[in-house]
Amino acid sequence: MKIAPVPDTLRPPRADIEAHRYHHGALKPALLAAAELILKRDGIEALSLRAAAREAGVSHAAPKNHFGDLRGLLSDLAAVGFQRFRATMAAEVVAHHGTLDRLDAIGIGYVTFAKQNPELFTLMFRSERLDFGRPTLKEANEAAFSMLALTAADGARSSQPQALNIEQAARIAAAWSMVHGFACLMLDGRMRPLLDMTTGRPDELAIIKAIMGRAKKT
Amino acid sequence: MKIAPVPDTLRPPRADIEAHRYHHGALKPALLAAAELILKRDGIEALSLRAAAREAGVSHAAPKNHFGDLRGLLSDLAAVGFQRFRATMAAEVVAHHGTLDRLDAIGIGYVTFAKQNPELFTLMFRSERLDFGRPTLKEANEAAFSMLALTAADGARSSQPQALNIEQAARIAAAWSMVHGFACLMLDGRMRPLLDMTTGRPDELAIIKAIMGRAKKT
DNA sequence: ACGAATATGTTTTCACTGTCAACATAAATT
DNA sequence: AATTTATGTTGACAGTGAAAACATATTCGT
Repeated sequence: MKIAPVPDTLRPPRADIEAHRYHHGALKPALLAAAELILKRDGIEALSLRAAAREAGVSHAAPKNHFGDLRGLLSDLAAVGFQRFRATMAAEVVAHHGTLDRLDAIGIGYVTFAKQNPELFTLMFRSERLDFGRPTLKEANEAAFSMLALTAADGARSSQPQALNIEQAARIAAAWSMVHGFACLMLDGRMRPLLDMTTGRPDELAIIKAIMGRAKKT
Repeated sequence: MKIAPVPDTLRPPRADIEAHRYHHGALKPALLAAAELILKRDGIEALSLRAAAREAGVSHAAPKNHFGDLRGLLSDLAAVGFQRFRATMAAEVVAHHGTLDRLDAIGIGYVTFAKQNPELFTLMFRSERLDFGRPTLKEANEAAFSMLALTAADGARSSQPQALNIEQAARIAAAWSMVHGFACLMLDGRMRPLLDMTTGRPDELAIIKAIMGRAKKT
């Protein structure tokens, strides 16, 4: 007697066979992972739609379904970066709770993330290649910076947040700029000469912490 | 009687005829000008070897003779930027001589250049697309930053410049980072929300000057 | 002044890319 | 069960960087 064949749909994936199923199942995260791998391994120059598709083992046009175009892929990858960025800053705030100003802890988280994810950090600020109108990126970006903004504005002690005087604005801009600029210059290798000519050969984090300490004495 | 024809070499270029001479004569600067035009008009995404050749009215492979590859073109264009960058900072130092700290004047020049040449400034720090080993870029880059470094180190008052303590290094890094980060965030449009919620609607230069003033009170 | 070497542009070709259209297959919905 | 929708594939096209082969000017040695 004949046994009805099990439809492919119900047949569980068999890793031993490694059969190429027509539908991947979770291609979007797989493509994002592939993209991040390429970004780290080969640099942003080599990160293309086709390269990500190759790395994930799918056809060259498959990414279009999930990201539309290259800008979409880069934007979603940057969104992953902003989520991780936010998590890193939040973790530093918790770690230094009570022992450090919240704003200083965020600054340390800022630079720590940049050092741990240099390629991703770089991508996140290559805005000419990103679409901040894209919901995923827009939300992740705002979530990350709202943390910073709220903390900085908290220092301004203003009940209505839409009114800052120039002194307060300058304070916020200076703090953010310093941390962001430090991260950029560090990733560009421009801090190295300075570190090398400093006694004790400190690393970048030591400098950032020294800067924070210096500011607190004021 | 026959008159010997004037050789093309001696014949002056005739603008009225606009004849396409096989040899352009000054193609390299023409290509750099074309490249800067494209950069400003269409953005860095659209700046390609072929686009620059088109804009200059020569064949698509002509730029290779002068720049080797795209990286070479971008590097030489960035070198032009660094020269202009240095000139802008120097001009601000002269303009505020006596009325402002030299380091503060340089900072204002830094941001002023970024605001006046946003696309160029951006290119100058897209280091993954540049070759800082290229002599033109290397020299222009070092000339620009030696100015900043000498001024900053001057504040350290050290007779042998290769020995800084961490306090001095932190001071230099903080000043440079702040100005650089401010320029980057400004060009990314990330300062705008802050400016808009500040009374008097200051522009970026006003904020930078406020920051400088704040620092001097210390 | 002349010929050879060199510098400067052009044309052709190739591999790679993003993007699109047409199609195939699986999944979801009704 | 049939239809619609979501997900991948294949094939095509134009644009790009790069290299090779070639053409034409310029420079330089004699």
